[in-house]
Amino acid sequence: VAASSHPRIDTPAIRAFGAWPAATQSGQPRQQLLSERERLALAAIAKPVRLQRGQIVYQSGDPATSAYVVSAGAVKTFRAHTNGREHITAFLFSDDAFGLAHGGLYENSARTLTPVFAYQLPVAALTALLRTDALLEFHLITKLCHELRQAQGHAFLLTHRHTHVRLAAFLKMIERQQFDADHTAHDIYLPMSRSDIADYIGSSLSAVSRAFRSLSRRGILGARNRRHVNILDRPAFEMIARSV
Amino acid sequence: VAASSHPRIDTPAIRAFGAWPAATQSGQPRQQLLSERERLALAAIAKPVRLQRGQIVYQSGDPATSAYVVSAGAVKTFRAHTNGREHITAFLFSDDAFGLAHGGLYENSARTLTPVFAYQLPVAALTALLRTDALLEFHLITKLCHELRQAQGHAFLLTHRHTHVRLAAFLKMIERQQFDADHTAHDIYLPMSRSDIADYIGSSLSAVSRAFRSLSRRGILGARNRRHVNILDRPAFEMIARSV
DNA sequence: CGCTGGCTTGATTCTATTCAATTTTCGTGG
DNA sequence: CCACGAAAATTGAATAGAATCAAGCCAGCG
Repeated sequence: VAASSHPRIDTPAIRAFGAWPAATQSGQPRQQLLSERERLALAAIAKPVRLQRGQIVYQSGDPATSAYVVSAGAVKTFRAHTNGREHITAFLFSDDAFGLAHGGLYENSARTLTPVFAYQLPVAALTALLRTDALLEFHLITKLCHELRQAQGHAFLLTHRHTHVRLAAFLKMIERQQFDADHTAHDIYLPMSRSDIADYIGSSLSAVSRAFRSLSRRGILGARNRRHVNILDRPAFEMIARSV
Repeated sequence: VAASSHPRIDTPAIRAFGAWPAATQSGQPRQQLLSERERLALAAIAKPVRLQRGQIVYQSGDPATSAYVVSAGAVKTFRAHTNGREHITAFLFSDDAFGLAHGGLYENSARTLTPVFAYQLPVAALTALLRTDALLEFHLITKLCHELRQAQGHAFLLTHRHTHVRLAAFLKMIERQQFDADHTAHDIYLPMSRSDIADYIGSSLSAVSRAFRSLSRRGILGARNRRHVNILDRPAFEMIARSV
C-alpha cells in the first residue's frame, strides 16, 4: 500500500496492463495510468462514497448518472437470467472502473461484496472533462482495452467443458489481480461466495463445490478456510488452468 | 449503402450504439461516430488493404503494429484452445474495429471470412493522432464501450446450457448487426461456417447442426440455403433467444 | 448454545460430447 | 457443362459430465 510509485493520496486511481508498450515504463505489470494532475482533475468532479457490504450500487436499466472507480473493496456486476439465476459479468477491485451504460441506461447491476470505498463520477462532468483532456482520455482507452481483454478472457474461460478447469482459470485470474495489488500476500482471498463463483464461471453451485473438493483432494489446492485458499501444487495447477 | 447521413467516401468509418444518449442524435441505432474531419484525419494515416477470403490478417503473439477498421466484408478473431480447437472471440463487419493488443502483442488471431476491404492504422501514427485529438478519442471510447458490451453479451450467451438457446441468441446478434447495416434485407446471411458458429457459441459442430435442425423442424427457422436463414416464427424465436 | 444461511454431498436425469459413418455442397479441371 | 474429389455438414449410437433435486453439514453469529 505504501511503496507505490505514486504516494497514496485521496484521488481516483486506475490501473491496467497497457495495450501497447508503455512509453513511460515497459514490462511493468498493471501500472497506475493516471498522473497526479489527472487524478486531481478527476477528484475535482468525483464524490467519494462509502458503501457497506452487500449494498446495491445501481440496478440494470436505471438511468446511468455516474461511473465509479473502486478505491478499496470488491464489487460484482451482474445481470439476471430469465430462469432467475444471476450471471456475473465481472468482479471489480481497487483501481478498477465500472458503470458501463448503453443508451444512457446501466447495462448491468452492481453490488458490493465487501465494504467499499469508491469515487462516483457524474457522467455529465466526466464527459465534459474528457472532451478537453486528450491524455486522460488516452489512459481511459488503455483501461477500456484492458477490460475488453478481461471480458474476452471471461468468455474464453466459459467455453471449457470441465468445471475444475474453469475454476482453476478463475482462481488464476483472482490471484493475478491480488498479486498486482499486493506482492507480499501469498494466499488467495475470495471475497465472493461459492454461489458468486458459480455464477461467474457458469456452473452450478454444486459443481463448484465439487471442483474445489476435487482440487484439494488431489493436493493441488489448500484452504485456510473457505475464503482463503492457496496453491499447493503449482505445476499441476498451471497445467489445469492453462487448459484455458 | 447510398442514403447514409454521411456520403459514402473512401475513409474509415466506425459505428456503435452510444453508451450515453448521443448529444447529436438520440434513439438512433448504431450511428456513425466519426465526423468528416475525423475520418479524413484517420484516412491520412490509414493504408487501404484488400484481403481475399480466408486470409490470416495477423497471428496471436505477433507484434501489434496496426489496428484495423473493416469497410466491407467479414472477419473473425480467435485464439486456440490447448485441445486444438479454436475459440472465436468476435465476428467483425463493416465499420467495426479490431486489432486488440496486450503489451504490444496481438491478443487474438484474425482471419477473413469473405473478401475484405479494410483500413490498416499503424499504432504509432494512431496513438500520436489520438494524443492530439480529444474528440476522436471520445468517439473511440464510445466504440470500445460498445465492443465491451458485445464481449459481455458473448460471455452471457455462453452460460446457457442448451445449444439451441445459444444458437438463437447468436442469430439474433447477427440479425441485429445486419439490420443496422441494411434495413431492407430480411433474411439473415451467415458468412461463417457451422464450425465457426460452434467455436463462437462454445458447442460442438454436431450440436450446432442439431440445433439448426431442431429450430427448423419446429417451424421457427427457414433456410434458403445453409448461409441464408430467416425467422419464420418470430414470437417463438424471441422466446428462445430471450432466454438470453 | 442454538439458529440461520452458506456450503457440501448423494442419487438421478438429461443433454451435449465424442466417435464414426454418410450425405451434401462446392470448387476445379476435364 | 458435367464429373470428380475434398471439405463441410448431417446424422446415429454410446458415453460422460453436469444440472437438478433433496438431504444433511458446518461456520459464524446472536
